[in-house]
Amino acid sequence: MSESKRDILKRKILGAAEKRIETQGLAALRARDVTKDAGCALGSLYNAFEDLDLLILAVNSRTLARLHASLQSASASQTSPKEKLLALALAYQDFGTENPNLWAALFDHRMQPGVPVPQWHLEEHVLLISEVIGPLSQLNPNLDDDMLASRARTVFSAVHGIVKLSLDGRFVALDPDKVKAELSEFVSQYLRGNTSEKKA
Amino acid sequence: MSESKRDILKRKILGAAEKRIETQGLAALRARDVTKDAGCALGSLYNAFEDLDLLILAVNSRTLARLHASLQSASASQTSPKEKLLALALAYQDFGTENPNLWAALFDHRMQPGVPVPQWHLEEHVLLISEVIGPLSQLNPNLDDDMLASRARTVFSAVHGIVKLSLDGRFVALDPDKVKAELSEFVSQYLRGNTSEKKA
DNA sequence: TTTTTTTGTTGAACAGCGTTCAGAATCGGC
DNA sequence: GCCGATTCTGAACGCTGTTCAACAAAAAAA
Repeated sequence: MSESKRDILKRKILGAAEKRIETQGLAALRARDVTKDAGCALGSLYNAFEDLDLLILAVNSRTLARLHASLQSASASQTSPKEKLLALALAYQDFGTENPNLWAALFDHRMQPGVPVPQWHLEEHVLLISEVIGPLSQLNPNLDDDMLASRARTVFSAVHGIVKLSLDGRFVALDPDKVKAELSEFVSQYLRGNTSEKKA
Repeated sequence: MSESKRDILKRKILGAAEKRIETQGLAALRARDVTKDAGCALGSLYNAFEDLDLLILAVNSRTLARLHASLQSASASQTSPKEKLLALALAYQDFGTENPNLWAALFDHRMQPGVPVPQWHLEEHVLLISEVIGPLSQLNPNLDDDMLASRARTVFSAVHGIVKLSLDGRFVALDPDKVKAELSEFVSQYLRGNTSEKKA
């Protein structure tokens, strides 16, 4: 049993696409390059995947799983909720810095016009946010689930923006260590204002 | 004198491209559509602009000017630095919500591989951040210029991330009013932790 | 004005892209 | 070993941004 030939080819194509995106970036991904790397014909790609978009989604799915694992690990290494949130932010930046092209593909990819992102993939994105919910609910026990979800999305988005714009080099490319320091300071400042405690 | 025929055509092409991006989005922009709308031949586009990328940059340049004006107006309408920063964030979200395609084009566009974004256009982006620096320096008189610039970039990026991910609908599309409320609350929380004041 | 030179415009042609599909090759059950 | 079903293959299609030789218009020179 183990693995059908069909699945083997699918994995080879997936691996080739992942390597291409990792090394050259999503924008440089070509169906012909991927199938050449995978050692199969051009048409076989469309046998294994519906189209290029779905192949990219499969790569992004793998990246999201790795990213999620990194975040879980970072969060688990801390005890207090504030430390967890700070560790999550830094782990997010670490992952983006060390996997710039794969990470960028998560957010740069767009489906063909009119085609929605499949539900299962949206849910994989939402999983990331769920990591934020735990520590955040400890800090804000009064918030109901809806508010908590919104808040988590907002906090995640803010950290994401800081990492994304710095990695895109939109406003002059930045030394990752400086970004890390800024991110640290920013999250700390936010957390200082987040709860009613007034620790100096 | 007024305007040479060459410049008139350039403006017609620019206007056509802007309308296309505004209505259909950057990804749907086609050289043939633009020149048809502008009433000229395909090749004329490359007479007026170096290539499609430079045409898009020209559109983005106009969008940035409008966005910058909106931010300036929002900031000027407030007196205290914290109010200014809050107004800037909300104005940023307003602009993105009311010009989704043009605003998205500012950050979704990528140059051809190997070609850097021209300096003059990078500086137009940096101008946006300068709006944040004023109020921020009032809140943190102790920060030197470098730190201040970094901090402003960070704050801007955080707000940008919140607006961008909500408009992209990455994690379930959101009611703009809810985003606005979340953004408001988030910025307020950050500002509460930003200075040494401890107002309840 | 007439001639010459320069400049601007045009759209057919080109290379590269994602995607399709008829035919060849392969597989699985008998 | 046979045969229907499945998979694989790569030439071909339609669309893309970009180029460029031919043409037209304007400017300069006569």
